[in-house]
Amino acid sequence: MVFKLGLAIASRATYTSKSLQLSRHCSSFPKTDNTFANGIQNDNKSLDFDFHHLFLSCPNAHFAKRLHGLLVLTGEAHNIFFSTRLLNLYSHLGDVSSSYLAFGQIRKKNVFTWNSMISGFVRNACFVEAVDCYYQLLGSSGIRPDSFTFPGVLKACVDLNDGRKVHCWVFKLGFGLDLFISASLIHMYTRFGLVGDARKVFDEMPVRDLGSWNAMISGFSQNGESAGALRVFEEMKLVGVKMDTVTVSSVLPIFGPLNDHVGGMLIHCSVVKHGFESDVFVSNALINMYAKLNNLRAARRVFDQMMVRDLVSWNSVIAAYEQHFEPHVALKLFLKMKSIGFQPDRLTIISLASVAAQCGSGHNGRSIHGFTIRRSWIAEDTIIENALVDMYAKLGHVEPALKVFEGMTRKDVISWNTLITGYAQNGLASDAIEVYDRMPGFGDIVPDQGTIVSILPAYSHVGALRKGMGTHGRAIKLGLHVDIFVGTCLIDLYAKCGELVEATSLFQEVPRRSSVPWNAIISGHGIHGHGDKSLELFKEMQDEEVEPDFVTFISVLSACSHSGLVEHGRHYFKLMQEKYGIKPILKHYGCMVDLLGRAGHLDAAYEFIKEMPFQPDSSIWGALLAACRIHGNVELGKVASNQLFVVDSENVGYYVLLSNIYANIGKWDGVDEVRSLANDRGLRKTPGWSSIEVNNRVNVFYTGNQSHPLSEEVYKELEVLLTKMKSIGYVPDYSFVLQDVEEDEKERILLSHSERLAIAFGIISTPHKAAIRIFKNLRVCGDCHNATKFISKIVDREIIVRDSNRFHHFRDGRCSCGDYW
DNA sequence: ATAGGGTTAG
Repeated sequence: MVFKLGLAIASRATYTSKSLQLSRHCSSFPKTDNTFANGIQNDNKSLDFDFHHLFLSCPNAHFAKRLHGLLVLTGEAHNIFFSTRLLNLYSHLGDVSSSYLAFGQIRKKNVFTWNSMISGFVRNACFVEAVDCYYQLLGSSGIRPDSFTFPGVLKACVDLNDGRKVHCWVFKLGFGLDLFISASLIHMYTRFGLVGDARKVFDEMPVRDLGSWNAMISGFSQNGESAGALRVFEEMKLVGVKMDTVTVSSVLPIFGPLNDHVGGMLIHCSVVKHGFESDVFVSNALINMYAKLNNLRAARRVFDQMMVRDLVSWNSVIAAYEQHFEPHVALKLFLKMKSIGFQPDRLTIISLASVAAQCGSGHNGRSIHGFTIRRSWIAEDTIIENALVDMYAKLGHVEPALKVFEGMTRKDVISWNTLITGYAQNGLASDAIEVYDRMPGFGDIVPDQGTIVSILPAYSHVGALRKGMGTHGRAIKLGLHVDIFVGTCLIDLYAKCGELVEATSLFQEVPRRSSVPWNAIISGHGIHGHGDKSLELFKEMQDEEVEPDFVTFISVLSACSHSGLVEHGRHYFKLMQEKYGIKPILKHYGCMVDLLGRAGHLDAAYEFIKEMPFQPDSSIWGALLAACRIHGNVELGKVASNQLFVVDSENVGYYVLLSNIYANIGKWDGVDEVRSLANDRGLRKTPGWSSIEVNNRVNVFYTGNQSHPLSEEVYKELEVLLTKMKSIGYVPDYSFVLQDVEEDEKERILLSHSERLAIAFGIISTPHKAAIRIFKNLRVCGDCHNATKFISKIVDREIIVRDSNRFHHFRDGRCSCGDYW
């Protein structure tokens, strides 16, 4: 029975890829091995072979070699008919070199031979060789290419010049009207992005068959011209050409980019109507379409209903889950895929790299890297290497990311963007800036939207307003400033550098139908302590019917917490769930704990943590601990730190906070205890630093550091200021000094806090009355905050301090935060 | 004996 099936496939004749595909899917293939072997065995005695039959049932390259031997043995090797079939057989079985060897042995080649060789090369993706073969054919006397030659050659053209030359020959030999060739020409031109030339070929066709329509549709869709593809598709339906599975799999990819749910589903309906679901290409395209339309369930349903799945099906469904941040489902599917015998390919690996990053699994990440090395995909596949750089960066492993990047032979814009983003997202803004400055900016590597949105947050992070403005100019030159993401990053930059007015005016210019720019401007006002303005903007957003997302509520809630708007915060936390159906994530809870804690509702904050639906992490307990520091609650502070020393025992910040609480009430044994705890764990305090941009140069000051060229003058200035400050009522608050030392010493310690060094430097190195902008990596110290108020009055300057939390705008002896932060 | 147009990505 099975045997008959094998023969039936074979007897429908010819080694078209379709029949081979079918026979590969036929799990009973080994039986036909026997057919072949028996055929040889039986006929060997009489030396009378049915070569026809043997060709048709030859199962693999090994038997092809035996067949080859038999041909030689029986003197049939020079039969052009058989030898051409032999080279064809080899190429179908994936053995191009044997195919080419057989080709070389044929002394008198005819067009069939040449055509077979060319298409054999193409089938095995040896495009350069195929084109070469075509040129040899042109050069051999007495033989002309025929209509069968061109489709293969056109597919092989990796160079546009070759493509155009072949097109000329097509004209010269009078094949301009051949349908197969026309479709191939259309395909060739669209491969080089020349949709116009393709369209010209298409328009000049007096008759069009389905193949040329399909070529035109896919030509548009693959060049990102979804609307164009849709137009051709509609046109085709209008003239009454019936679509087939190829049409369907060519149009399906456009509905994702067009965000056209209805259109996509309509096609899905006709797929069902025509029974196209059984086509693997069609189902795969459906999975991808639904994934891009964010309809993960529909994508999964298509996948589950498939009878036959191929590697693309698995890759598609894995990528779908990966892109919807369900790495564990993706991983499970991958294991399943492997267990039924599918080997991962490059696309699987690209998804898996992201899956590993999302799981935070460094172990998986390294195995993926190892796998690509074993397959020698590394150093030759830019996309995979970019994926690896991205993976390592997201895992927080910056050094391996850099190593992969440096080892790349072909870096493109995305490689650079990925590395810049990688540094920026790991808090290494200055490294990000360094990489950006190193970026060539010519050739193929021209900064694009991705570059701008990766570097701007780095500038925002260190408050490098001047450099950021330079990039703003570059974005305008590149015409990228109209882009909504670039615009949003610029809003964020100006807001984070204290230029709220500039940020607001940019916001007015940016298209605001999406929540993205709104989120930026809301949080911008929030960090400046203008909570009321943030809420006003949120109302405006609702009035304009812009759908808020989870980021919007992080902005809103943190704005509430910066301004002490407790009741508003509670209200919006509820609203977000009840009206907008947004499930709060850890960050929202963090904002709420911060909000309640800072406002002094410490017990409420603690209750809130206890009622959280998931495990609180260090950010939650950290918020509670910080609140305990402000309100001097030792008991709860200890509870919070005990949790913190478990979940994030490596972070010194929390040890410092707790010892701060003890120092505040003069409990020096507590301070000592915490310090020795930190010492035992080998932890050292994160050095605090502050920076100030003067004359387009960033000056960095570390606490107590005297290495700055002007540090002597800086300390002199601070001494002068201190006397003046004291005369108008400044009293140092020694509770911010963690060392149990004499008061003189404490005063000196406070004086050498990095923010004060930076401010004093600003005073002596910028023009009279110019505003001073300081950036501090940690939170500003309470005594420095108080001192800065006095300084702003004495020197009559605006002093803007941005710390890791928010802005402090000092003017005339007051701070914009109203001492609430 | 030889031929076209199809799905997935950083």
